[in-house]
Amino acid sequence: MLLRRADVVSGALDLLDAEGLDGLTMRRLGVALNVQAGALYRHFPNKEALLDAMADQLLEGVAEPLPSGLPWPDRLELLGERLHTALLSRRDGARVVSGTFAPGPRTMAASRSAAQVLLEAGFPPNRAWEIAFAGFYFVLGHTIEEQTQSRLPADDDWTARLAASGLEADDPLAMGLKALAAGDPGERFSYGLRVFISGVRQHTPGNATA
Amino acid sequence: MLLRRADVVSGALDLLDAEGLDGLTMRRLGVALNVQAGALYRHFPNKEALLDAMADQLLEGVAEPLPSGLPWPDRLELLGERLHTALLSRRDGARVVSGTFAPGPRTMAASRSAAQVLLEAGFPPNRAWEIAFAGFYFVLGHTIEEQTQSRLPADDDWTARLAASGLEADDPLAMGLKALAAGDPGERFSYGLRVFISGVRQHTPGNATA
DNA sequence: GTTCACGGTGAACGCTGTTCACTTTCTCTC
DNA sequence: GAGAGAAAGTGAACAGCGTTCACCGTGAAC
Repeated sequence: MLLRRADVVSGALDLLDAEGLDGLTMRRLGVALNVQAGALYRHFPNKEALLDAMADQLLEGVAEPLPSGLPWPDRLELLGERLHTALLSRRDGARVVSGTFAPGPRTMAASRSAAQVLLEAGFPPNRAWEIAFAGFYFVLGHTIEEQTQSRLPADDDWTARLAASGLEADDPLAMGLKALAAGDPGERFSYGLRVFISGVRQHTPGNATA
Repeated sequence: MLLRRADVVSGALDLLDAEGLDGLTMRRLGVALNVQAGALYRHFPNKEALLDAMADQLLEGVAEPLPSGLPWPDRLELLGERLHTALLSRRDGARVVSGTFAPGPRTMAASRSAAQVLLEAGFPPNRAWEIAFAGFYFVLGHTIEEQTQSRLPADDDWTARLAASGLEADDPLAMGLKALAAGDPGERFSYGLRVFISGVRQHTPGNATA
């Protein structure tokens, strides 16, 4: 039963879900696929290339056509939510995509979708790309954090760390941090995304308020 | 001449500058400090703890008191620029900070400064933290990209990749991407930061436009 | 039915982070 | 100043990593 490139990627994604990024080694992937580790190098020149392919696979669907008739800020928001969902679909998905060296076709397509929306909104092409990337960074950073937190010790030592930095437990900031940790990460993400998009709308060329 | 904790951190940061994050190994650090690799474990329980300490050292000065009399959006912008500068001060600095597992005192102080500014701007404490973190993600993501690009092959294959995704070379988007790559990364960063802060200002509680 | 490229084997290489019993060096106290 | 005890360093080892290589099967195509 010979393997193909796509089988390796799909097996690697399953192993990622099971073991996490740190547990994803070529030898373990070999075991999962009933193959020696060296055989994987018939399909990918190195591990990095495999991770790039995994990242690209992860972003499948993000660049699907957007519903027409939606105002551009809403289309941007939809793209952000799609990306967020895609990254969350596999354990450590955000870290995998974040480590990508050479962006694959799906990654390019996703970025391009966002840039296209911004272009239609009136931004000059370079600004369109720039804002698209900035949004990408935000989503990636937020999701990495989200996926990291879930593997932290249950009792958050944030408060301890805050105390060490000279913050009383009844300080509004300390309580805010506690409330933040207790809240729904998905809601936090959406809020942050909307804040960012507000800023983008504010900077639309021709907007006098900017 | 025995080493202290701070000597190890400082030596590690110098080695980071010289070799980059991938070249920073315990053995090489040992050579740089005229010491066996095992000796480093008298100062840090593992490499991760050392990297955490390096990250924290990197953020020295970011949380310095802000000039009084500055409107809060400007104070936020100043914090973002300070963070950006601090991350750029060492090779792969952003990657080091990004990989931090346990935030150190300086990291906490920096986040807290931003949250404090937002609290004074009228945001509830949990939103203040959330926006502070979101801004942190943006700066981190942007700077990682910035520091990665500088080690890419000189001839950008972005255009090739775009072509592969079915984009003509004379497409406005393709030209925008080229313009973006040719532009000043520092200026791009500042623009992105201002876009984000516009969004924050827009979401100030009591702002009717939000 | 032979060919030959593609996929897989199994062992090895050099490197990594980390550990451990032991020795050296510093520093503090009497 | 002398001795005790903590702090720092040694050097070899361990297990695991990504990767390579000469060799061997298999499978589909002419």
